Amino acid sequence: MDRSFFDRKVNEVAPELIGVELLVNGVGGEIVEVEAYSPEEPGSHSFRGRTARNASMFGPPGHAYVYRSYGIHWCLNFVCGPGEVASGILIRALEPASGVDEMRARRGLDDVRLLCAGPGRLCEALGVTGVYDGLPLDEPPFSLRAPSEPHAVVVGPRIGLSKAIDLPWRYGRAGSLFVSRSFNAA
DNA sequence: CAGTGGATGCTCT
DNA sequence: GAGCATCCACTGT
Repeated sequence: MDRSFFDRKVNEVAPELIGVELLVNGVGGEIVEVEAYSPEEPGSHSFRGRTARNASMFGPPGHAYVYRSYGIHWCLNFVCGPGEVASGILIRALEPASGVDEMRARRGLDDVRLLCAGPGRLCEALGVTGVYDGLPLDEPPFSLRAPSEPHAVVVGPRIGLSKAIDLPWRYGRAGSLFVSRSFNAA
């Protein structure tokens, strides 16, 4: 999957990420949950302009934006466009498929359903840290592959925000048991 | 199950 | 000094 795939608006790209295979150094699985963020909306890190932390978000599409969350976890985003417009997509959950034992070891947990069900869990399972911030998505250690057939997508409000909580910018694979939270009752 | 609170570090006011 | 794009353990049903 070429980095030009991401050179479009977040809410166009985000639903198309559902079902995409994401591997980091060969470990990962199928994306089942994402959230869109864009600079004109106060839920986004880029809403208040460029800073040292969010610099990657202001860079070219098709690159990673990795930041630390609550002092403890890492979270992975894909920078989108069109052009350098400081928008991105948070990868929130995967259905584990490749390197499951390595993910279990990193997470210290057996239950496959909980290995990548949440942005912080996913980064721990895939070994994503701040050193990946700004790296292109179409080169190692990343590997992205589109699904053979598009999947049914469900939509809902984003999770864990105190601002812009009503925007339905969370996308998930319909019926997936590997999402971080159910999409019931918008 | 649902709800609560602590851990923990960095960014921005 | 406040506030997090989170997770886990613990409480009480």
